[in-house]
Amino acid sequence: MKRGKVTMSDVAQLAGVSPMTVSNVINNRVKVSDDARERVLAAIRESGYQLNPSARNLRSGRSGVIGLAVPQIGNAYFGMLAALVIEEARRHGYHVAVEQTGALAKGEAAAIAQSRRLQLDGLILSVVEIDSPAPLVPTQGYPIVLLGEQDLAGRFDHVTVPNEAGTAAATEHLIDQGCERIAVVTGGDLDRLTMITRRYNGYRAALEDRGIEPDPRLRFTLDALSWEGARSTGRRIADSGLGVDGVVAFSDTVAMGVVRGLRDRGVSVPDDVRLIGFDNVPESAVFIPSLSTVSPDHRWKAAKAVDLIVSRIADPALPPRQYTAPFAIIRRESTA
Amino acid sequence: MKRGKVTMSDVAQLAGVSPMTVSNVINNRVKVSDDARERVLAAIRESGYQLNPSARNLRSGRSGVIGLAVPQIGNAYFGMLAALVIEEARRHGYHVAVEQTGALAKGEAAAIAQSRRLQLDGLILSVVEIDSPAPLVPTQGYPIVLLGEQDLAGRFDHVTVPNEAGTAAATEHLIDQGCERIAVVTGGDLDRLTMITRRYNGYRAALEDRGIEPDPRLRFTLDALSWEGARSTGRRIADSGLGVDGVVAFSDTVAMGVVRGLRDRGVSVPDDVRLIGFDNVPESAVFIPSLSTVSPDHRWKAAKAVDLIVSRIADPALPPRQYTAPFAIIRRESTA
DNA sequence: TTGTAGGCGTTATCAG
DNA sequence: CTGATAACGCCTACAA
Repeated sequence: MKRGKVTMSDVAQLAGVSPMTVSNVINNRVKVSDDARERVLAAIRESGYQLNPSARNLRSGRSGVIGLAVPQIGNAYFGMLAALVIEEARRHGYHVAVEQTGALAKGEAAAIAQSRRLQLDGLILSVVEIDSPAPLVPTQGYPIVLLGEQDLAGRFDHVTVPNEAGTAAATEHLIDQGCERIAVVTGGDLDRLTMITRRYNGYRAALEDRGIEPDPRLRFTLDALSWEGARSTGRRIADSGLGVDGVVAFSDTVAMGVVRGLRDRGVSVPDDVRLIGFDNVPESAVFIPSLSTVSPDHRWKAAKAVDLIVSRIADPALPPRQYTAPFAIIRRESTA
Repeated sequence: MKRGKVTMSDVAQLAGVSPMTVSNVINNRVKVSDDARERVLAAIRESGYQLNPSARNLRSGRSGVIGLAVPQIGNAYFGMLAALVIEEARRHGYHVAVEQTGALAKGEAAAIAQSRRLQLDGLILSVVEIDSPAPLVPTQGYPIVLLGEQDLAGRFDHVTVPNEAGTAAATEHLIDQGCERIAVVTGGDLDRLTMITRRYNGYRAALEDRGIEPDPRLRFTLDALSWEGARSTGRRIADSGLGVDGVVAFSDTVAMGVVRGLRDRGVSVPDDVRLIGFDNVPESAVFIPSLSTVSPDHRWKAAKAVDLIVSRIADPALPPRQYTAPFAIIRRESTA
């Protein structure tokens, strides 16, 4: 077990074969006789050989690094996502360079430029702002995988979450818990087919499916896209006099604000109103009350995104592929 | 402006010099005539040349990647720290590979092994658990920079935070705000010279400095190292009947729990009790009330840690160096 | 001050 | 199935 810099030639010599055969064994490229393979593997073990990535990268013309652009790595959700992507990328022998977009369309576009400039082999882009394919089209030819809510018309590799199905399941969960007057908290603009629209549609579909007539008054538009906005929306729900006994929020963050707003008015979750969120961010488990939520399989998402980027780097000509993550309803105190 | 793979030779040809001269210009190594330098720089601009890091790394025997091991990248504080380290490392041409230790001594040790296995050029280790040099000694020779509270007896490169001075300044801030019965919330064990002990010492020093006799009953030991533990400690403070009008908490996380515990008893921050934390984690600004806190200069820490690791990689024989970050008292609602 | 030769470790290619 | 050769792009050492 030598220290440090053992090369393929060393291994080859030890195994009594050529360096090429060692390379072939390591990459299971062409057929190698069982005999030779055995000897090479033994020599690798014995010598403690480690492939030198720089040499491989030089040969292959790649950098061995993929980019991951997220809005804010200081946000628990994206931190967790980054950790998962890093882990999955490592399985494929890639390092991950993390960029922050600041949740700005400009930042998202800049991440792409930056990624190319740094000679990263590809980019996993967690899109939240860019909502038309236009700014991404000039990047054709550079491997990009979209990870997020925006759809972008099927032109790119894309891993998304089960917006309709997840929210429908969440709504049904509330119905199963006995709720009859289920409010929904959405963003303002339901004209475009955004993530928010999709989630709203899931809510309606579930109600109709269960034979409940959707009451338009039960749709509450967020006062502002902030924690405070969610809080004041919670107060409005409490003040509405509509007999709300269940709330579907389009994200856990919004859900927490709503809980706070309800409590401002003395309305308790889950005693008076049951409430469910979406995303299963880490805080949801420790929030008081802990939040029931729609939990897309985050690890699955990360693994799929990495698979996609790796295969696209290998073959840029592949047609665009779209995947939707599996999900589960996580039952916690807020719908108990 | 060619696309893609422009090499040094291309630039050299364009500038009418040898590749070596281009290399020398890029690295400002030896003396290059102004004339040649001009022409090379022009050629670089014109061709859009980019250095190929894989080739350089192969030559230099390095990987161009440094490790950063933190307890939990999903934690906002460490997410922010990671972002800063990544940014600073990029200035030096390094990529960062993020590891998670799970805040386990075992994980911290594993990160070192992993870092070597992945052939990272060095490791910035955010230590929270390892508290003796022993487990780190076998790594002598591998470039490691410690970033965190543990001291480890001056054997390693180390960037730390102003534990005593920061807490003293926090305590003085409360005194300046008119507080006279200032409680301190600490961890249990003040025998070893841990971060918590240092912060407690800063509190006492400030009181004595201002001629206030420390009252031992005003030291509250955390019921448990958790949000809930901090919360119940807050309730104990409210129930103590000691006339507490100020609280120094040894971290922002603890501070938030204490605020909650005080409010459980109808005690308002800052109206009834003023309170200050330590760390300036991102949530502190959005917490209600927003938290006054001791804010070590996080960017400075990141920059210094990167400087240290880069210089140590360059010269492993350097003596160990220790730095303490500058800090500021951030005044927010909780001490208004 | 500038240039030439050679090699870092790996792998594509093609001959054996 | 295996191996010799060359090349990826850069930089150390030495020569001019």
